[in-house]
Amino acid sequence: MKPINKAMLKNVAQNIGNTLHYSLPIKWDGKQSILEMKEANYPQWKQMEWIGFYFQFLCEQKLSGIMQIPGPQYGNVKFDAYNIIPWDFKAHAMNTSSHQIIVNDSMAIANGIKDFGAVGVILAVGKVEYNDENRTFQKWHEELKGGKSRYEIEREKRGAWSRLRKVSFELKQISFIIITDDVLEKCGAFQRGFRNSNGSPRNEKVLLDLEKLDDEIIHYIDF
DNA sequence: TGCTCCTAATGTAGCGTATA
DNA sequence: TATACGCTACATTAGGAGCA
Repeated sequence: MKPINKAMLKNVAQNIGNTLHYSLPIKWDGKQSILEMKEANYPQWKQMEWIGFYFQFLCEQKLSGIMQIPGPQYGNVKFDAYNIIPWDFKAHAMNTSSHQIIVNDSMAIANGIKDFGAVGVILAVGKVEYNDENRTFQKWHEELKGGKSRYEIEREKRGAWSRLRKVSFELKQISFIIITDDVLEKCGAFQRGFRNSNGSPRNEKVLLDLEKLDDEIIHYIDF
């Protein structure tokens, strides 16, 4: 396994952090963000979890000069970016009961650690607003997409419930988390042996518990 | 001891794109 | 077209604390 140079990693994180600090918007409006992704022909603009994809979209725009985008690929799993180590961009709502975040496929992370000594997560944490009880935001998004998707039509046939959409996100902090073998031991795994929405089994993913992390957060910036 | 309530942990689902 | 995976929330379950 390749040894990691923590000081160098910290430098990289600070560099990325400075770029994001001065270029990222703090208030993300759902409609505006989705329109922005659509206009840029970003393929994920139709996704209901727009916050995660919008953060990725912004990082790809702002960090293309200082990171290699996308990062290395292991099998079908691709890291979002690379600079010394592979990095993944994540967005997490702070106003939820859970302090756990689901990262990439376990095998891909283990391979990344083996090849580069560690893998990193750039985590945007913020306050989310859900006040879409009337589903106006959902209806707007559905119209923009050109009507109901096949998946949604099938869901209605099954009588399954539809998730509440998030309408806005207020960025509060960005943390830089380093995952090594020790972290994998400390944290659990997610979706071990579970199934996809189509019934096929899912590969195991790494689950990070923010409350168990300390030394692993090498840098953070507040907004 | 048994019940209730609260919190944390775990398991499942929703919804989409990419790719073979 | 089927399958795999990315993104995450939320329902359910388990376990601990407090009280009668």
